[in-house]
Amino acid sequence: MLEKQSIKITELADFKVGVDNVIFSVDSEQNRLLILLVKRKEEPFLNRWSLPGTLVRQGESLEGAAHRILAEKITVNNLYLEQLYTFGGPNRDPRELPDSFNVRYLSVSYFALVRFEDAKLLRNNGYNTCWFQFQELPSLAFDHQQILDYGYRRLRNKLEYSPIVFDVLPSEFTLHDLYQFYSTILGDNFTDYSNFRAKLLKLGFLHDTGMKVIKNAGRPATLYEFNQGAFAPLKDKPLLFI
Amino acid sequence: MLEKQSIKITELADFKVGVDNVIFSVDSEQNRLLILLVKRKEEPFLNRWSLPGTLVRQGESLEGAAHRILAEKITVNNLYLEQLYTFGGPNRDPRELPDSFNVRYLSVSYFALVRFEDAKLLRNNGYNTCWFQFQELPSLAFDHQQILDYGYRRLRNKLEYSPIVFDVLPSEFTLHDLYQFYSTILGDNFTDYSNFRAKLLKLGFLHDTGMKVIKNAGRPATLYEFNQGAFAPLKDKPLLFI
DNA sequence: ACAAAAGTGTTTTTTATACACCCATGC
DNA sequence: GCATGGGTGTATAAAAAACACTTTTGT
Repeated sequence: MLEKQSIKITELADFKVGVDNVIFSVDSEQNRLLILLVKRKEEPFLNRWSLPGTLVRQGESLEGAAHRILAEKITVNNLYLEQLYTFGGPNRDPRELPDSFNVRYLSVSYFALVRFEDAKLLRNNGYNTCWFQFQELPSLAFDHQQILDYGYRRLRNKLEYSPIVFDVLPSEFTLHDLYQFYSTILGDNFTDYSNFRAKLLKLGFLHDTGMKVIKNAGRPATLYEFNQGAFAPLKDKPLLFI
Repeated sequence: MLEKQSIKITELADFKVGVDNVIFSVDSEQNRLLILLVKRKEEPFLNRWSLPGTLVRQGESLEGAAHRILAEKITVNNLYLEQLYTFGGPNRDPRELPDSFNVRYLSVSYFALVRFEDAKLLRNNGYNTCWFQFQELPSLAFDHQQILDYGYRRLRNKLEYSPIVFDVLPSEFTLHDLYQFYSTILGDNFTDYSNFRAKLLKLGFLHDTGMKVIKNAGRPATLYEFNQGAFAPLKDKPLLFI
C-alpha cells in the first residue's frame, strides 16, 4: 500500500466487495449435514442456487456483512463464524465485463456453523432459501462450488482441533449427541464410540452435570457440559478432539 | 452478492484493495528467521517499518499483486506463496477518513517463504527495504503486527503438515540442513535430530542421491532430494512432518 | 588419536485401534 | 427376560520421546 503517489490513481482497480457465506448445520434428528443455499432472482445465473451473499455497505465491516446475510435468511442465535478465503481474480464475476465501469467484484467468503434447532428459515424476505443435504447439492452459480469445497475442508479441520461443536450443541448434551455430531460431519471411517468417549473424557473439559436423560428405551445417558475454564489452558496446545 | 437491485448503489462501499505480504526467509548460515520490511516514505506512519504492500491494479489478480511487490523488493526465484487473511473493517486505515471520497482500504494479506540465497535485496527501487530478525522487530505501521503474528502462526502450521520446505531448500540438501531449517523456525522444544531423521526417512519421499558433501571436519553427509512423485500419494493424508 | 559432524539403534512411554463385555431402563 | 441404548475395560499395535552409541572424515 505504498505506491499511492507513484502510480496514477486511474491504474488502480475499483472494487465492490461481496461476502459469500458457507453456512453449515447439522440436523441431529436425521443425521444430516446441511448447507444453506438461496436461489438467484436475477442474471447472471438466474434461478441457479448460490451461497447466501451480499455486497458490503458503507461503514460495515466484513464480518458485519457476513452476519447481516445470515440474519436475513435465518434466525441466528448460536453460531460459529470465521473468515474463509478471498476470491478476487479479474473476470471471476461476469458482471465485471461490459457495463460496469471497470468495477471488480471481490468475494470474501465466510464459513458458519449454526445450531439447527435455532436456525429457522425466514421465508418472508423475498428469497427462496433452502437447506440442502451436503451429499445432494445442485449445481451452483459463480465459483460457489469451489468456495463450498473449501468451506467443507475447513469445517472438518476445525472440528478436529477446535471446540466449535460446543458453540452449536445445546449447553447440556450426552456423549452420544457429541459423537453423532462428529460422525455426521466426518462420515464413517471415524473412530468408534468407545475410543471417542475415552479420549474426550481424558481431556478433562467435559463436566458431568449429574443429570440424566432418557430416550424411549435403554439406560439413561449422562448430561455433560463444556467447561470453558478447564479448556482454556489447552487452547493453544496442538490438541486433537477425535 | 444478490442485493444489487434492492439497494441503492450509493449505499455500497467503494474499495481499493491492498495486498500486504508477510515474507519469511531463513538464513541457514546464521540460523535466523527473517522478515522483510520496508520503511514508509509517506504519511500516515511516515518512517515506520511496514510489511511490503501495494494496491491492486486494473486487470491484476490478488496473487499477481502479491507477486509484483515481492519482485520489486527482492529477486524471486524459489518461493512458496499463499493467501493469509483479509483485514477490512472500516477505519482500519487512517487514509479512509477525511479526503478520500468514502473509499475504503481492504488488505488482503499473503504469506511467503523465500529461499534466502536467491532473495537478494533490490535497493534501486527507492525503498528502504531490510531483512529483520523475527525476534527483534521494530514497531510496525497500521495493523501490520497483527498480520505478521497471523503469518507466523500459519508458517509454523504449514511447516508441520506441508512440504513447503522443499520449495525453499536447494534441490539437494542434507538431513542436517533440513533439521536446522525446522529448528530455526520452530525454536527449541522440538524433536531431536535422531527422531526427526527416522521419521522423515520412513515417510519415503526423500531420495538418496548417492552424493556426499563435506564440511570442514567430520563425516561426509548424504545429499537427499525431495521426490515429488513419492510424495504425491501422501498429499491428502493428515501427515505430520515433525 | 581425537575432535567434529553424520548416522544408527534401543528402551520407555504414550496414543491409537479394535474389540468384548457389563449396566440400567421400559415393556 | 430381553431388547435397547449407555457405559467400561482390556489387549494389541503403532507412534512419539529420550538417549546412548557408532561411523567417517580432517588434522
